[in-house]
Amino acid sequence: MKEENIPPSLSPRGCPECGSSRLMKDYESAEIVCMDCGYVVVAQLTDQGPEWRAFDAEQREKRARAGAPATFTIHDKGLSTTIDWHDRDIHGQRLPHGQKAQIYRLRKWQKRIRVSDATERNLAFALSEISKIANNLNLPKNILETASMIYRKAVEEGLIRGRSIQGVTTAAIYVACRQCGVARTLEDISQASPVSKKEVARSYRFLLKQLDYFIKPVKPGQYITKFCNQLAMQGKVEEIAHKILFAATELKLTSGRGPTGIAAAVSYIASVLTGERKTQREIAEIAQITEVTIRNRYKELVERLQFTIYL
DNA sequence: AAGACGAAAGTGGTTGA
DNA sequence: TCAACAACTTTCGTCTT
Repeated sequence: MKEENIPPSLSPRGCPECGSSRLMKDYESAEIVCMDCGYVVVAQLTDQGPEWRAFDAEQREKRARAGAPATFTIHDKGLSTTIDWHDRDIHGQRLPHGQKAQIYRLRKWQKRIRVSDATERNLAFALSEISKIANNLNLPKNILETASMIYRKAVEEGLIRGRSIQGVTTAAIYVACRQCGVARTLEDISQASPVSKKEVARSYRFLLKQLDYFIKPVKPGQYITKFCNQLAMQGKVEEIAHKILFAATELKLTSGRGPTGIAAAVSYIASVLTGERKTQREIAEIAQITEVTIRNRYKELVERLQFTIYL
């Protein structure tokens, strides 16, 4: 018998008989009992814990039977059975000859069944495609999951027919990046896939429209972090860049301008202010814009802001 | 000599009739 | 479907460090 705090759903206001709040959960008899008058508050209690006991972390690990979490990146969500290729039984002994052949046939059919019809094949191909691109770009796992989910949704709505799988997969990754606030340009993403930027943009707009997604425009701040990292600049530079951006936003100098251009100009100014000077060309190259654009933004900012305050 | 600056013409995509 | 449009790019000559 052990005493535990009772969830409120089970014991509304203590004991209905004597009003005492001292209740006890008794898993042996599956009841909640009042400790003062002995009234049985709840009978037929369900034990929500595991039926086994573990005395340390290792045992808990060993006895838990839940598997890997379901994932959207495998076409059957990772829930199907895989027969391994070791040809050994549960004790690690080699299988006798006859059974080996049987297991071989089972394995073959298991593989065939896993990807059964055309939709499944499409999905399996697309999801492996998404993984490839996400790996190319070193994207975090949540982007991969999100993109896979978006693609699934597109398949469910029948949006794939008549357009290329690769176009839609690449677009799905772009949508995922935008949703999760990961700063990647269309350019970045189309370079890591066999699809042209134009095609990705088209599929992207299509997905947004059909799936009713609303995505906020990218903020320049997201790119500042990226640029400063790629330029190997100190945290101080990034900090100042963000401050300048904040001031520029207040003065409405950022609206209607490309976010990469703003971020690049702000990073440039910050690099000059801190003495960790980078050339316009260096930054332009990383930001995938021209020096001229940096100069134009830079000029607008210098005209309206006073920079001495940031140092 | 490299980098910064700026003028002028060109480009690709969006918007609204 | 087409022209107008804004943002950005390309190109190139000049100035600055």
